Amino acid sequence: MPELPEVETTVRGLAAVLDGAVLTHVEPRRADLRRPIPVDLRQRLQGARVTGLGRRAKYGLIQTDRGDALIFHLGMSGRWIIDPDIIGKHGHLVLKTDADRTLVLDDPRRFGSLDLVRTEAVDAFAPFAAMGPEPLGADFTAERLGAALADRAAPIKALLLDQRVVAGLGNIYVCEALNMAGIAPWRAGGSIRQARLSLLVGAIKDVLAAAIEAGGSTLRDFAQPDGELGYFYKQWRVYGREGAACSCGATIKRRVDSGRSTFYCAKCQR
DNA sequence: CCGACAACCTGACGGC
DNA sequence: TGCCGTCAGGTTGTCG
Repeated sequence: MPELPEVETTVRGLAAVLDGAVLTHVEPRRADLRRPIPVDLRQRLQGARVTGLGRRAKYGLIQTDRGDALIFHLGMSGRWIIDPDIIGKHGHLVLKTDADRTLVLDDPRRFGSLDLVRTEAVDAFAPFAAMGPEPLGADFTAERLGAALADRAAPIKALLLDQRVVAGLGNIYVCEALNMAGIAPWRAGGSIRQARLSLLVGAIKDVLAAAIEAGGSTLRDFAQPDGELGYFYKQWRVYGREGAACSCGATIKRRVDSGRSTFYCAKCQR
């Protein structure tokens, strides 16, 4: 589920419960997700105070007063549940706070990850080191995107999913942004002119901001005892809408590239 | 260097 | 009801 807006929404929801709290109980419930969970996780986090939360691309960061950052990735199926009635069989990390709140990282497919990094070494954390700009950041511009795409023959969709080009886009928002900008997903990245790239950059920022806003509207759900997150924002123009009508009247199509579905309107996107 | 593809997992859903 | 195939929002390593 989680792309950048879902991670941002999650981090905001976690902040409401965790920021400033002391972690009175830290309990990893298995040794690995996608890769091993740090063996000293409990030792380094239990008793620490959370000093802040953040996000980089699709990763969330929980900072502590001991100088550690717990970096989580939700993979395909991960989510944080607040104050659950029961901890399910896929609840892989349990945190409790001095305000008697419980947080559970639940991830059935276990494509997610947990890492513990010293705060000063976060930028050197391997997944971050080669990342491109944050799509919502001021330094993600048409000029910078154009430089990254210059002479690239690969399809624009594949390039936008490459975290080195821009960090945090996933399949849904790439499909949506390409539709908004009127660009066919299979166009060679280097063939797209600057004016069109400006539209694309604007579309990326707009769709992400709108999704975060929609997630924000369900933040109260995040904190409810049932713990269900406010994911599943489904105001998509093309994603998941194969066979439905585009706003132009044409039929939305689906194709598969490198094993992943692409949704598009052949009339609007060229 | 580049791009296609498999692998990592479980769960949900549709067809029979 | 149950079995089977298909699909899922991500990342990483391998191979050509």
